[in-house]
Amino acid sequence: MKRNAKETEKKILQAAINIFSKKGFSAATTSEIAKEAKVAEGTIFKYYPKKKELLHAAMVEMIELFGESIAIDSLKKVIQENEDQSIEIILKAIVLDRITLFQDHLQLIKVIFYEMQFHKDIKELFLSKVSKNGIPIFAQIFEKGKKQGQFKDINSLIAMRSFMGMIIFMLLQREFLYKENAFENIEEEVDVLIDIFLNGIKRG
Amino acid sequence: MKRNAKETEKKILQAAINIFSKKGFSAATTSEIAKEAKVAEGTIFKYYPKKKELLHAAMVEMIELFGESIAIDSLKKVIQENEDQSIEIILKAIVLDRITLFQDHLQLIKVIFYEMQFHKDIKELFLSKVSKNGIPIFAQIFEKGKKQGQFKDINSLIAMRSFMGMIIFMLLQREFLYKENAFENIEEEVDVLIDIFLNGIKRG
DNA sequence: GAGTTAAGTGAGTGAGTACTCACTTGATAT
DNA sequence: ATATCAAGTGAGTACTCACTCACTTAACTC
Repeated sequence: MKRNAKETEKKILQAAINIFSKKGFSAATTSEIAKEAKVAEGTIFKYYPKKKELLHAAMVEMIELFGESIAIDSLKKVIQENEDQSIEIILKAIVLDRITLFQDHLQLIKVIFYEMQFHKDIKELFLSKVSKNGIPIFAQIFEKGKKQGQFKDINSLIAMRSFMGMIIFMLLQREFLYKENAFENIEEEVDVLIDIFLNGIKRG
Repeated sequence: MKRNAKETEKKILQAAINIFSKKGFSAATTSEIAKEAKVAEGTIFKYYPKKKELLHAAMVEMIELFGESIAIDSLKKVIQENEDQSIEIILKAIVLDRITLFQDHLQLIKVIFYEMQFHKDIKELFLSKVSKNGIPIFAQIFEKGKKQGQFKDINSLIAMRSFMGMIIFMLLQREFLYKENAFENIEEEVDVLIDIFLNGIKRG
C-alpha cells in the first residue's frame, strides 16, 4: 500500500457527509465533494464507483456509529450507571446523554432523515438497526417502572414514543429556530419536560 | 384569455408539488413535471421562468392554505366550538382536527420541511406565517387553563411544544413505519397521549 | 537507481439538465 | 370568413453533471 489509501477514503467520506448535509444528495456534486476532500474528482470514483455508493457508505458509517456502538452502548451504560436512582434522575441522564449524541452527530442525522424519504434501502438499514436495537432497551425502563408499580399501566411503546417526541421536538425547535443559542439552558427545559411526562400538567 | 390559463397554471403547480414531494427539489426535473402536468416543457417556463420560482410558488400555495385560512381558521373554530368542554375533550378535538389536516396535506408538508433546510426564504416564509400565527392561538389554551387553576404553573410554550412533539412524533412514526394503515386506531392512541400529557405516567 | 505497482490525476465524454424562442393553435371579435 | 393574439409547443442551446481512462506520481523492492 502506498500513500495511505484508508486516509483518503475517510477524507472523501467525510467531505461527502459535509456536502450532503449542506445541500442534500441530489444537489451535491462530485466535483464539489472532491474539492472539499482535496482530491481529484477521479479519485472519488476509485473508491466509490457510483455517487449513490458514497451516500450509502455515509449511511452505513452513521449506522455503525449509532446503531451498534455509540448509541446503544452509551444508552446501556447510562441506564446501568443510574440503575438505583429515581426515575427522574435516570430519565434526565438518558436525555442529556442523547442530546450530546444529537449535537455531536447532527450533520449525519440530518442526511439520514433527509435521504431516508427517497431511498428505501437506507430507510430499511436505519430502521432495522437503530429502531429495532434502541427501542427495546428504552422500552425496558418503562416496563421495569410498571412492574415496580411506579408507573400506570400504560402501553410502554406509546409512553416511550411520547417522551421521545417531546425531547426530539424540543431539540429540533432549538436547532431550527434559535440556532445561535440552541443548547443554552437546556437542562432546565429537560427538567420541565420530564416533570410533564411523569406528573402531567394538571394540578393534582 | 384563451384556453383557461389559470387551469394550466394550477395543473403545473400541482404536478410540481407531486414530483417535488416524491423526489425533492433538486432531483425533480422540469421535463418530468411537464409530463405529469400534461403540458409541453416550454409551457412551464411561461408561468414560472425559473425552476426555483415553481418551488417558491408551491410553498406560497401551502402557506396560504395553512398559515392563514385552513390551519388557523379551523383551529379557532374547534377551540370555540368546544369552549365549555373539559380540557380532555378540547385537546382531543384539536388533535383530531390537526390530524385530518396532516393527512390531507401530507405531501405539501413534506416538501416544505424538506426544502426549508436548504432555502432560507422558504423557512422564513413558513415560520413567519404558521408559527407566529398558530402558536399564540394554541398557547392561549394553556394560559387559560393556568388562570383557571386547572394547570400547574408551567411555561405555556414548553407545555405546548411537548404536546405537539408527542403528537407529531406519533404521526410521523405511523406515516413512516406502517404507512398502509397509518391512521388506524389513532383515536385510542390520542387518548393515551392526552392522558400522559395531563396526568403523567406516574402512579398518583 | 531501475523496475514495479498501488494511488492519484484531470481533461474528456455523453447523457441529461434548465431554459429559450421561433413557431403553431384555437378561441374570440369583427 | 378573417384577423388577432394569448396560450401552448418542442426542437434547439448552453451548460453541468456523473463517470472514464490514459496517464503521472511516489513508496516500495531488489
